[in-house]
Amino acid sequence: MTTRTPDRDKRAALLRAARDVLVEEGYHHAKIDEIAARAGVAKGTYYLYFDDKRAIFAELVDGLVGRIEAAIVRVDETADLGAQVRHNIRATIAVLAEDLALARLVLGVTRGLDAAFTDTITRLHVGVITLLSRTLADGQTLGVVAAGDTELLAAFAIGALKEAVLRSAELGPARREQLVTELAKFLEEGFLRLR
Amino acid sequence: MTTRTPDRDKRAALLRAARDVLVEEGYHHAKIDEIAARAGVAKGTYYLYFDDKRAIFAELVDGLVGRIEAAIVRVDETADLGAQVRHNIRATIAVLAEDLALARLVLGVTRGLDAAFTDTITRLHVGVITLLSRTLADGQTLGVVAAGDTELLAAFAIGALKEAVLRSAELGPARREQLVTELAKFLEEGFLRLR
Amino acid sequence: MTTRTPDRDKRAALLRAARDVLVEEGYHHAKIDEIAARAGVAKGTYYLYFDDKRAIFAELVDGLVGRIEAAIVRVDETADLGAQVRHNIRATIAVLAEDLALARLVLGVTRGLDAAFTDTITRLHVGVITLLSRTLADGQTLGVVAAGDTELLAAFAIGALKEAVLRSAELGPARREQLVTELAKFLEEGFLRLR
Amino acid sequence: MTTRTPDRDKRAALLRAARDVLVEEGYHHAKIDEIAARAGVAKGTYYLYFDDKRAIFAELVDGLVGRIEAAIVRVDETADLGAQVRHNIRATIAVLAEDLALARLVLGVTRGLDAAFTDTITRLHVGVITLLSRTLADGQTLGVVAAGDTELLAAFAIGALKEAVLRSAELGPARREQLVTELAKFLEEGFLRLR
DNA sequence: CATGAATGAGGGTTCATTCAT
DNA sequence: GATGAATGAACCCTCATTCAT
Repeated sequence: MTTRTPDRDKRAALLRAARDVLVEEGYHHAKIDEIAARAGVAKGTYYLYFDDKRAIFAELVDGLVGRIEAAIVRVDETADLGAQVRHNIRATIAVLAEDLALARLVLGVTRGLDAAFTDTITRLHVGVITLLSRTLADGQTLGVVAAGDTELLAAFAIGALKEAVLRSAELGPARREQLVTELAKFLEEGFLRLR
Repeated sequence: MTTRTPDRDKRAALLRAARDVLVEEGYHHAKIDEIAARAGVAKGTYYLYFDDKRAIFAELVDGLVGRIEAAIVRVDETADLGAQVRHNIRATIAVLAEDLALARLVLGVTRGLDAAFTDTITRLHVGVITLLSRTLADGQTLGVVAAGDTELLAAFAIGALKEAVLRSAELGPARREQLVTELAKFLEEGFLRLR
Repeated sequence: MTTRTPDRDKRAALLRAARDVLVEEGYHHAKIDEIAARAGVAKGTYYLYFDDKRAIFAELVDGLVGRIEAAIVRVDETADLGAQVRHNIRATIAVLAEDLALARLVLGVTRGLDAAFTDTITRLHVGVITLLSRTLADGQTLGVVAAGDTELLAAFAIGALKEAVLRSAELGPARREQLVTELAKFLEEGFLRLR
Repeated sequence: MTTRTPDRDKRAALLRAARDVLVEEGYHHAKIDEIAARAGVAKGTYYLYFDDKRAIFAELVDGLVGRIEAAIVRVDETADLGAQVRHNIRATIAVLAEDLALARLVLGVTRGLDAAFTDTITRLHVGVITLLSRTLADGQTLGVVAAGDTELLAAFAIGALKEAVLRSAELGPARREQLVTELAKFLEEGFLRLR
């Protein structure tokens, strides 16, 4: 090799540092200077690995989404559906729990504070909701999902999960399993017993 | 005695202008200059009515919360509980629908983009969740709420509502009623039918 | 008056400071900070009076061009033509001599160093050459200008004047009059005596 | 013994690339990165052949000057003087026409935009003017140049030529010959006919 | 009360230059 | 010699806040 090797480590270090700074300060108060410093590189080095400030945030978001996508299974209608639902909830929560602070950052950013992110984040949400919405439509055909507007149902499910994670002080195994159980139960039977 | 003092008008004009600018630009791109200009006052005048940039945003949030609080009824256990639940959902959605853009702004801002708001917004959420959580605990005593962690259940309910509103393209009367109906049904029986 | 008066003086001070800094440092090394400091105002104040860095330079150029335009007379064919030519040369040189350093800055900038200025400066040159070119064409009709490509002749005349000014160590009255005399003579009879 | 060393090739490639980039972007927007890339070498390699950014520009200027110097003949007073003058004008223009874009870049840069070049360029101009000025003084002794300040006359001649080349859209053979003819005529008899 | 000119800290981004490999 | 990753000084511009009038 004739030159210093391209440093995959540095990229990773920057991502890690960015996660920390972003979580601690929020996007607008996060300074490239600070990210670089924590990654142990000079400010200019940041720009060797990322085009601009927004890019590293987008990558963190994409990473989280990708990990969730990788973790959930496509529903197999011939197998135990309840188990699969619980598995997907569990898997999603597990991914979020891996880095709760980042999860909160990503889940908590929607439209409103910065037009720059509306795109990234909206795409994320629309994607997830659309995906789930279709799955629910399939479920209705199979008779395992109640009648109703699937987009709305998808929003209910996602919103319930998001808010629960967002409000969790921590997501250790016990808490996680509780969340899985209660959410699964909630999706199956609600919690109001008015009759 | 004079009629309405000019003050109240200017304050109101600033709030209205702020709402517009905030909705259009997001908090970080909203400029005091722009808010003042749209309110028809000088920039310095803003600071006669609000301490700083954050203050007007906080007031918008508080206003929304207050309107929701005013709209919902304390549950009367001797009356029709289902009707009251549906009423409260309906009333909440009605308030949010009054200014959907502002509602989305407020609902969509959680932690993450700006530490400055974490406080305001967190207080809001904690307040709502705590309130609902207590109500649910009461409900459990009355036997109208299923067993379970009431904070979690409260988060589920709030999250479902929030996400649904956040994703609604519009909230005309029809859509609103559909949301009320489906959410009420969802809270009562979930939507998964796995057995 | 209810507010601090808009400060025409500050604008003038900035222009003066910019002239100095530009002359001393050249456009690319001129710092807004420095211009503001010399004008005795804060950096931000600069942007109250000028849109960006380039704007103040453009204004200096425009000012010089305007002063030249104001100084030269439209040729009156019924009067003494030689006197008018000498007057226009003299007037132009007088304007340039008023601020020789600025004149050099402006005359010395053509294309090449910064695309941002190509426009401003090219427009200036094209304007002057076109104007002179037309005057020369009129002159040919009157029989006071030799046959030939008028654009080329205009470029010769302008170039001769520019280069002479650009190379002048100083332009005191004596030197100025010498320049006028010699240039007028040059335009009338050249300087090569080959026959 | 090897053939041309690789060095010479790289140096030449860098010079060629620099010319292109400089002409296209102007000095301040020309990036070493771009020059190196177009030359097909690494950025660091640039610094093996040139001390800094300015150096390659200086070399381009020197090259142009050298080619002009090589092209013009020392005046031989015993031969046809008019022919020699026309030859020198023709030869100079031919060199400039070889690379009109570079010629414009060099001719168009004087003082003003960047102090860094004032030296290089001033030296160039002073050199040329001094040389021509002496030649003109000789010419006065021989009686072939009119009386007058030779430095001024030299500036007139150089300026006329410079401006004409600077404004030429192209310098094909026909245009070139026209320029030679008209400039020679201009130097011999001016163009104003006021009597 | 009202104004809006003035302030200046703050930060994203660029790019010439260096130097370990 | 050649490379290109790393550096960090430099600088323009924004905008919340202040305060003299």
